[in-house]
Amino acid sequence: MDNSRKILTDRKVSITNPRILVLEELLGTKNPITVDELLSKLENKVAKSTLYRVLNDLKNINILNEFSTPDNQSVVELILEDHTHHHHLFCSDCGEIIDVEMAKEFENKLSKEIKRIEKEFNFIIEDHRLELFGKCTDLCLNCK
Amino acid sequence: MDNSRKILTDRKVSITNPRILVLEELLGTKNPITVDELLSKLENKVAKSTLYRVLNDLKNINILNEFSTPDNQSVVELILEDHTHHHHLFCSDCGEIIDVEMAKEFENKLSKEIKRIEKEFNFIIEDHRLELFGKCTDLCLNCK
DNA sequence: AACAAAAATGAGACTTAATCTCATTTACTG
DNA sequence: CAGTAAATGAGATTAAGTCTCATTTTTGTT
Ligand SMILES: [Mn+2]
Ligand SMILES: [Mn+2]
Ligand SMILES: [Zn+2]
Ligand SMILES: [Zn+2]
Repeated sequence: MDNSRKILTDRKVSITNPRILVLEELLGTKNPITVDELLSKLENKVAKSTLYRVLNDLKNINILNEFSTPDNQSVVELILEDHTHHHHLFCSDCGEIIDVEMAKEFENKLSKEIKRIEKEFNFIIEDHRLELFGKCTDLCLNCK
Repeated sequence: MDNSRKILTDRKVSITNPRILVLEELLGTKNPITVDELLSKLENKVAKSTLYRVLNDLKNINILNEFSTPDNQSVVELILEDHTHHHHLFCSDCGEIIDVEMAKEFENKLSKEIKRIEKEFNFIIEDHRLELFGKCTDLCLNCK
């Protein structure tokens, strides 16, 4: 049984063609992908309404992370077991989005600071997101 | 000369009624405000198309920060001289958005970690954004 | 394998935040 | 107080995302 089917059965979600196609696509891209790109890659294979429904299904079983680019393009990425907590780096030249793991020590400091803020504002903080904006240098393949 | 007029003249932007009205509204709210809220507060005073144009003008003179809520509502806030670098805390119960200043020491650690990442990914990082998601506790006026 | 019930899909209508157009109004300059 | 450039209002337009509903697919049961 191949990867995408297993992902679905493991989570007791029925196996359908659109779900497999979307999963294959997401498994096939190393970096996060915009929903727009996903739409055009699956054009004529999965209906737009179905794509959005499938993405929603994947969110419901907690294997899809969704966020936005600085210019509000919707972006998705699979989060499977091997995909640990990380953040994102956005290039404003080529639009590339890169997964970034911060140093363990830094994440510890962040956790502590978050605890402080929970007290200061009487909040329960459940999640955080750190986004880095900039430009890749001349080594970037996309930017040339 | 009142505050909002001064903001415009200082930046060599012509003084118009819509610009003054939008600025007054933004100056009058302590926390960031959704564009939707702004629209309804200025209903019948500023046309929708004009509101978006004015917000764009304010961005161009670098006194407006725009970001999105976790559910993709567009949010704006003035950033004047007194408004230092900070981050945001979102309550998923009442929708409140709160300005948060992280401890100086933490921001220093973050800067260092960012420098490390610049090298690792051969990037020039120009900006960052840290968002905290959670719930305000029973002390929250909005949540009751 | 055939069947029935439940679930998912495709096609396209619909919603709505944001942008665009263009005729009219307003702001600045001398 | 012109004359010119800039800004505005009203409404059309665009497009990401949602919704509807008739048809198809999946899955569990004989
Ligand atoms: Mn990622
Ligand atoms: Mn703020
Ligand atoms: Zn780049
Ligand atoms: Zn709250």
